[in-house]
Amino acid sequence: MVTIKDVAREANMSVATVSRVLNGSGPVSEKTRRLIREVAGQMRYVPHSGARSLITSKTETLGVLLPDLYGEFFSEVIRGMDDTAQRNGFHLLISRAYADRHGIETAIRAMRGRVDGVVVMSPDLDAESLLNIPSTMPVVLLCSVSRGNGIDSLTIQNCRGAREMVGHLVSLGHRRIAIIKGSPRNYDSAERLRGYRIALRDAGIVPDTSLELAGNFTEAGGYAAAIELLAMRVRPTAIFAANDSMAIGALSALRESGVEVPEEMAVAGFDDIPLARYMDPPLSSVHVPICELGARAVEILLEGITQKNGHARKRERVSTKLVIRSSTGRQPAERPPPQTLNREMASV
Amino acid sequence: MVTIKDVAREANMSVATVSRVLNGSGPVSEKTRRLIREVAGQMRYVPHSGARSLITSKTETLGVLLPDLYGEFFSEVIRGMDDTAQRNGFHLLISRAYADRHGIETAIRAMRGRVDGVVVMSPDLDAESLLNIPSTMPVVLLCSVSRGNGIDSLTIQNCRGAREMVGHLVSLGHRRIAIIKGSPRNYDSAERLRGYRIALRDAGIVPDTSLELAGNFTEAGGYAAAIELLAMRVRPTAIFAANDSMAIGALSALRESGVEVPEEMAVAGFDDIPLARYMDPPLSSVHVPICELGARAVEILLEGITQKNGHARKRERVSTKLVIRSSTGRQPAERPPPQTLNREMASV
DNA sequence: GCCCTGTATGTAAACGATTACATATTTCCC
DNA sequence: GGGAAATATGTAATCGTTTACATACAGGGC
Repeated sequence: MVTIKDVAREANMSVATVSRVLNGSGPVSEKTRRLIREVAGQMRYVPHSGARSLITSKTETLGVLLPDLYGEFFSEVIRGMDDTAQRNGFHLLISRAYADRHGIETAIRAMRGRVDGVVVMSPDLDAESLLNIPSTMPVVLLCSVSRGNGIDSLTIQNCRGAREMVGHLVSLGHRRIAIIKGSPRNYDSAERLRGYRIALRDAGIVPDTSLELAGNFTEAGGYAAAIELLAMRVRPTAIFAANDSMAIGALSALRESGVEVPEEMAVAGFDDIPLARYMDPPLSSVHVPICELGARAVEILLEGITQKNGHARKRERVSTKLVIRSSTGRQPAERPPPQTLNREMASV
Repeated sequence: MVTIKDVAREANMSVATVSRVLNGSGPVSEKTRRLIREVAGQMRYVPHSGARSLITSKTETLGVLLPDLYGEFFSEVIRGMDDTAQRNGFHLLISRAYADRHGIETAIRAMRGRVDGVVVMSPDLDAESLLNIPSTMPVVLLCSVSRGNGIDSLTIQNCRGAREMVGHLVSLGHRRIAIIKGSPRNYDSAERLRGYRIALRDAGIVPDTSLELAGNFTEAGGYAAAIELLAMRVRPTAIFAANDSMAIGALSALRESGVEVPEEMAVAGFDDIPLARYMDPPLSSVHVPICELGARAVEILLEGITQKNGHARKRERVSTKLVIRSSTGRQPAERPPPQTLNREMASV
């Protein structure tokens, strides 16, 4: 590999001058500039970023720690992150890690010296466990919060979103509204449940804990919960699932039992995954702007990196949007024109 | 930040000894070993990977260059890569880049000194343009090949997959089979078209270029192409779309025109995206093992990195699998049990 | 007691860049 | 023309590691 020394020797200049030309720092005569550019180009010299970051102590790379995510969420959040990172001249070092305390700490250690900061997504973590994240570098928590130490965090407006959706069900006349909860110990899950309860309270509906069913964010979980609901003496008239996967599972169960949706039972989800609009009937959901979530996380992290001095601890939320389709009630059939059915699925 | 020097000073030892303890290299007395371990732990010392890789000239990081992919493909291919990379102690540096010559070269340059090798996915590139990728480090081409220089490549068995699917249509009695082609200048697209033609030739069907419609891998493209097919004097009886998105677009067009699928028109896609089984009717497709694609790409790259000496140039394909559902003909209704409808969509 | 061998440790030179400081050269004003 | 100021270039320290080589000390065979 050709180094800056090789270029210097070839051009009969010192490494300092070569460095100055290549970085546009310091004064260099026009003649030398041209010469060195020429030689460097000829020799196909490419600066060694590792060496550079050792001395500048900037890697221009951001670490991203993600749990084992599937599908759309993963790709969209990374898209948002990468866009923002690239626009600021940063790279992304991505690592999937077990979302437990040890996994995260190990992963962060492994990143020391390779990144300038990390976005950590650990939805299944207790706020407790995050207290001691080694704060040797800027960290932004995604979809969870940490109390105590001043770690920035960015979350979804889970509570508000859930509240709006349940409020919508109420406005349609529903009084017995069940919820299929998400994974226990999950931040998003807890917040969505909270929103559900607030909405009921707002409507003056007395809470009925038998309508709060356990779930785990999977279709199978939604299916099982729906079966359970159908077996109740007095069935609810609406189901709010804490995410779309469970709502889809519930829809399967209802269809198999011959229950009409939304006539006999309204169903709503959360996330607005692409599949939602393809369900039969199309699923009402709470839209989460995933791409923006990633983008904003990186923005916050970059702020933390550049203004490392006075940087007030941040806690932000990205806002959600209600998407009402037919699974919650009579709606003008949303029949998307094919041009916008879904974004291009590249190549394969 | 605490460095190895700090640890050495604190433990009253030389940096060399500290390094030996931490890396388990060279002989160290049991007493010193314990002492240094203790001190390092106490001081929360974490080695600086950047500095280490400067001297060892190993970064233990792999670059991944991807075009602007959406959804499942993106996440699955990265999952496969990350699994394999982690199992071998490597990290992933991911970058989305314009898939043109300049974009790729720039991105690869930017990675010099940060990675030990790169996986480049550039389906829309001419083989031509890839000839001059700076071979300063090991490269594996994903979903495209380069002739001439010895760059490893891993592709999908596009041709065989297409041939099998079209063969299946033939076996159902179809003789007028249309194809909606993928993006022009795309490798996968070209190979799938080739498979289609071979299958027709195998069946002794005279080719009819009016049945080869332009497409671009989008739903809108599939929709438009289907409209065109419906307007033909003699309609085909089956449509093979070069990917599922276009097949889905075509299904919309057919439904709007009141054409029965599969009775009046059979439809098949390629890729087997998760949506495929949710279509009405469920879409027959050619399954692509995306995760394995990523995993194998990393394996090949790692081989290229470790055995940099005698390393025969590799050209591999991952094999596809025919998935027949009802869009191509009477099938026992595939009604997946809810447990396996779809993989868990984590959290959000 | 001497030499040899082996074990334990230290010293210092890399790796490939950036940059403060020093030095050489030019410009230009009076 | 002399010196200050500005411009152009070079020297060498530095970042945080690893590692070849040197050194010190112990034990063992004679």
